[in-house]
Amino acid sequence: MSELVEKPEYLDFIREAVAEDLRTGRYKEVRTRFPPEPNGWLHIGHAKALFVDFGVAQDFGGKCNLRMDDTNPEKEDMEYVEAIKRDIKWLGFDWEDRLFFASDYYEKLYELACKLIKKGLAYVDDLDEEQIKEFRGTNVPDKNNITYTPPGRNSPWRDRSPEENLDLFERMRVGEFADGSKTLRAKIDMAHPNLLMRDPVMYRIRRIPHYRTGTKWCIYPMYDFAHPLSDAIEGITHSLCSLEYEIHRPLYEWFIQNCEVFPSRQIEFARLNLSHTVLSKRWLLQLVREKKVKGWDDPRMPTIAGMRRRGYPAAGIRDFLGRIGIAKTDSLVDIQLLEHCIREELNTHANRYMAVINPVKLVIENWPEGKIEWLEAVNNPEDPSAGIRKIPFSSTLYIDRDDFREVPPPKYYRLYPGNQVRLRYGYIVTCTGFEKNPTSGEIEKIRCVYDPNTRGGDAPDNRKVKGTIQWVCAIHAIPIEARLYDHLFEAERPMEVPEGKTFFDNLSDHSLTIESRAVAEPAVVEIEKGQTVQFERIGYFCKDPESTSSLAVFNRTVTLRDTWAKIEKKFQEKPH
RNA sequence: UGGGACGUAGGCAAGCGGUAAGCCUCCGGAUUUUGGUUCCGGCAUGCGCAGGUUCGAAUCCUGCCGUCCCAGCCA
Repeated sequence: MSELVEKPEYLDFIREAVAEDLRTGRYKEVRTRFPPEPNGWLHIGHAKALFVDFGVAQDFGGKCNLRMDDTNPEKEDMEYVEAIKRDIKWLGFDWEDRLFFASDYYEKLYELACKLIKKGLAYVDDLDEEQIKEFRGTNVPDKNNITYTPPGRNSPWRDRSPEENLDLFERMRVGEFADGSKTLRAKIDMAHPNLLMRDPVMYRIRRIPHYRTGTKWCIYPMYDFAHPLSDAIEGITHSLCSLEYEIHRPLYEWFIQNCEVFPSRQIEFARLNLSHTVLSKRWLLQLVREKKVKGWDDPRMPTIAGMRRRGYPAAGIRDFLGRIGIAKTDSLVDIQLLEHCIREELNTHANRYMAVINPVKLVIENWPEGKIEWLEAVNNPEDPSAGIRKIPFSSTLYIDRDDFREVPPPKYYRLYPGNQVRLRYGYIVTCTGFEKNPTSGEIEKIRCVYDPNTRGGDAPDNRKVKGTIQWVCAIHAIPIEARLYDHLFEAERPMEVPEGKTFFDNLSDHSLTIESRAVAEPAVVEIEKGQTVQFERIGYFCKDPESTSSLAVFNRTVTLRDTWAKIEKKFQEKPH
C-alpha cells in the first residue's frame, strides 16, 4: 500500500507502539485484522479503520486479516458479507486468502469456555436479564445522574462447582434450556470499579438460525469473550480498535491471560467523525429504512457504496484518510477536506466535457445559414495524453442561464448586452440583445454576433476577453439528467438535536436537486457508467448505473471551487 | 461520591525540556481560453486554566476546569 498513499514524515502513536514492540521483541512480526460485523454496509468511518489496520501491517511488513465478527445471529446476513468484501476491494485493500469468520471459531471458543470453567473462572448463571442488571449494582439514579459506585452482589449461582458448570454448559449447548434462562459468565469481581469486569456474560442462549452455522448452535458467544480469543486464534499481534473499547481492554487481557492463548495487544484510536453526516450503522440503517435516502448506496450516503456511486475515486478517499491522521482525540473532521481530496484527484484524472445544466438559447446572427463546424477541444488540460475531441458548433447554441445577465452585477464578466465573451474552444461573441417571454418575463433567447477571426477562441489582436463560458450546440445537444447533491444534513453535527426532535429534523431539504433539462455535447455518449468526468466550469459528474440508452443520468460528485459565488455573495451582503 | 480517556488556530494534526511543522478552511495577490488548476503571501508572543520545578516548559510536577465513553444476554 506504500504506493497507494503518501506517508507522513512522522510515526503516529500506534506505529510508534508497534515499532517499540518489534524493538523489544514483544512480537516478532506484525499481524492485524479488520473485524466488521456483517450487519450493515461499510462507511467512510470503516474506511479509516481499514486504512489503519491494513496500513500498519503493510508498513511493518506484516499482514492484515479480514474477519467477519459474526457472533450475533439476529442481525447478520450474507448480503452484508458480500457488500463488505466488494467495498474493501474497491478501496484498494487486499486480504488475499485471509478471510475469516468468528463463527468458524465457535467450537474452539466453546472449548476455551470449558477451560475457564474447569479453572473455576466461569460459571453458569440462572439469573435473568433483569436480575443480572440489578445484581451488577449499576442502576442507581443519583439526582439526575447515574452513580456507578455501588458494588454489585454475587449471583447465588456463582459458586457452583466446575463439574456442575461443565454439565450445565453442555446442556445449554444441546438445547435443554429456554432462551434467556441461563448464561455463562466469567467469574471476575462483582465489586470491580469497571462495570465490564463485574462477571461479564460470555454466552447467551438464542434459538435463532445463524446465517452461516444455521441451527447448529443455540448458544452464542459475546463480543468481549469472542473477540480477544478470535484475535489470539489468528495470531493477531495488534488489535486496533476505536476508543469506546478502551474500557474493555482489561477484560480483553483477562480472557487472553486466563485462556492462556496468544497474547494479542489491543490499541485504541479515535474513530472518524465527519461534519454534515452521520457515521454509525444504526443511524444509516434508519435513513434507509425510513426512506430518507434511496438505499445504502444513495450518493448522499457516507457509505463506501454511496461514495462510489457519487463518483468519489478510491484514491481520493485514501488520500483523505492519510491526511486526517490517527490520534486519541475525539474529533470532527470537516467534510470540506474530503471534498478537497476528491477534487484534487479528479482534477488530474477526469476528462472534460461541456454541458449546460439550465439551458437558454444563444443565437449567432452573423453565422452562415446552415453551417456546422467541428472544433477541437482538449480532453484534460492537466494530462496531455488524454488527447483531444471534436465538438460541433452552429448558429444556435445553449448556454447556462447563469452566464447571462440583463444587468450585470459588480465584477460580472460573463455575457450581458454589449459585452463580449469567449465560447470555450469556439469563437468570441458579442451580445447584441435578448428576447423575453412576454407573459412570464423569462429570457427565451439571447442574440449575439461572432468574430470569424477568433476560431478556437484565440484572439489574434491580443485583446483581453475576461470571460469564457461553456456551450452546447443545439442541433447536437444530448439531453441528460443531472442529479445535484449537497450535504445530507444542514447541521455540522446532525446528532445534536433539541429536546423532542430527532436527527431527521436536521436533514437538508436540498440534498438532491434533479435537473432534467440539462444538455451536453455529443461526446458524452462515450462515457461509461461509473466513470467520473468534469463538466467544465460546473463540477465533476459520475454517470449513474440507472442511465438508459435513451437518457444518461449524471450524479454531481462535487462542484468545482466557485470563486464567483463568493464574490457575488460578498457584494450582495454589502453592496458598494 | 465510581472507572477509563482526551484537551495545541475555525477544522484536523506534528511537537517527546531549547524557544509553536504541515494540511483543510478563510483572507490578499500573480498566472490562466474552466471565476477551475497552479503559484506566491497572510492567518496561535500562543499550547484548557492556575501555580510550581528549571538558565529555559506545549513538553516535567501539583491542583483545578472542560469534553467524551461505560447502566445489552449488541459489536
